[in-house]
Amino acid sequence: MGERWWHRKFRGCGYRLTVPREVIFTVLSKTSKHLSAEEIYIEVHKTYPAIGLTTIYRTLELLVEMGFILKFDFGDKRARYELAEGLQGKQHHHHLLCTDCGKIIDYTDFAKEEKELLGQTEKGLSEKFNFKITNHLIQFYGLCSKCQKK
Amino acid sequence: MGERWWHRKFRGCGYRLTVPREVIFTVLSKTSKHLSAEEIYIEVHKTYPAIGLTTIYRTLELLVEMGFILKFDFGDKRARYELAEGLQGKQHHHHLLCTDCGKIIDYTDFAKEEKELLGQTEKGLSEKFNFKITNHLIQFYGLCSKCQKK
DNA sequence: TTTGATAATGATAATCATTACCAAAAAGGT
DNA sequence: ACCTTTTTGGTAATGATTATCATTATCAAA
Ligand SMILES: [Mn+2]
Ligand SMILES: [Mn+2]
Ligand SMILES: [Zn+2]
Ligand SMILES: [Zn+2]
Repeated sequence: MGERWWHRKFRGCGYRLTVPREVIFTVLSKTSKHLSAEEIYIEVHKTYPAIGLTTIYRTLELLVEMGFILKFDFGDKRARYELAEGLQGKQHHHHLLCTDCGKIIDYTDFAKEEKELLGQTEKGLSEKFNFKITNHLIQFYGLCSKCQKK
Repeated sequence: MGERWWHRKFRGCGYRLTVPREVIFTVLSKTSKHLSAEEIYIEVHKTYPAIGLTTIYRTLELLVEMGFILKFDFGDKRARYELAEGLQGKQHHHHLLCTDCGKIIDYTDFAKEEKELLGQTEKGLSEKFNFKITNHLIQFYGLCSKCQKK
């Protein structure tokens, strides 16, 4: 696990490299799911039972701040996290959420058309409202194939 | 205040018409802000100090369910509500959120281009993932004009 | 290597928005 | 006015996230 690539950025920001940070980052790196703090805690706990939930929260906040991971709210009352774009070949994407079973689908396919419209819209909004846009959130809600049959 | 138009729908659903419901609905009808449950409580409390916060929550839930109001999460840890589209000339719109001061801007201007892309995207996603899309959430984050100067 | 200043951790308590409970009050048909 | 059913409002409970703070780990310097 001794990868150096992100250790450097870490040290560069004056942060110490610790076991919990290494472990939590690794968990996020190896899943394609959108894990909550507690789910990460449970996973981490299997191998490192000494690491506490508080540390999970603190580390997640740090990783978000450093741009390693993204924090999402999918409406289920808890924050969920996933690796940021650029890492592990992750691409910028949006989400499709099943309001029945909670399934989350990543999609990047329509990024082309979307990106164009987004650019246009952001430009228009920036001008009209003198607003400096830095980020956007796009989510579609509905029923997944399984839940449509119920 | 004796408007009958929404009273009818209310009764039609088997719900009783009560003072709290009338008052809370009226508050939402008369503001263009995106109020939280507590803010609504405070407003209501000025004229009807006997109405409790629990009733505010319950009534808001009911109004959402009946389609009179919409519930939003703007990332400030509390739900915010506004009159649904169609009522009081409200149009379907999205939001521009200042991450510094919390300012919320409604915009409907770019609805045309957006609507087109949304339709396309929703269609594509529906087909590709066999997902029945019923709703969407689009928000832009950034700095408002005032906060850019700080 | 040891040391020492400082950052990080983890157990616990505190927050705070939202819900659950339940006895009392209000609504509306008779 | 009466009766049945809803609705209400005070209070306690919930549950995710944060704050506290004594203890431990990190890492640059000696
Ligand atoms: Mn994702
Ligand atoms: Mn709005
Ligand atoms: Zn589903
Ligand atoms: Zn601002």
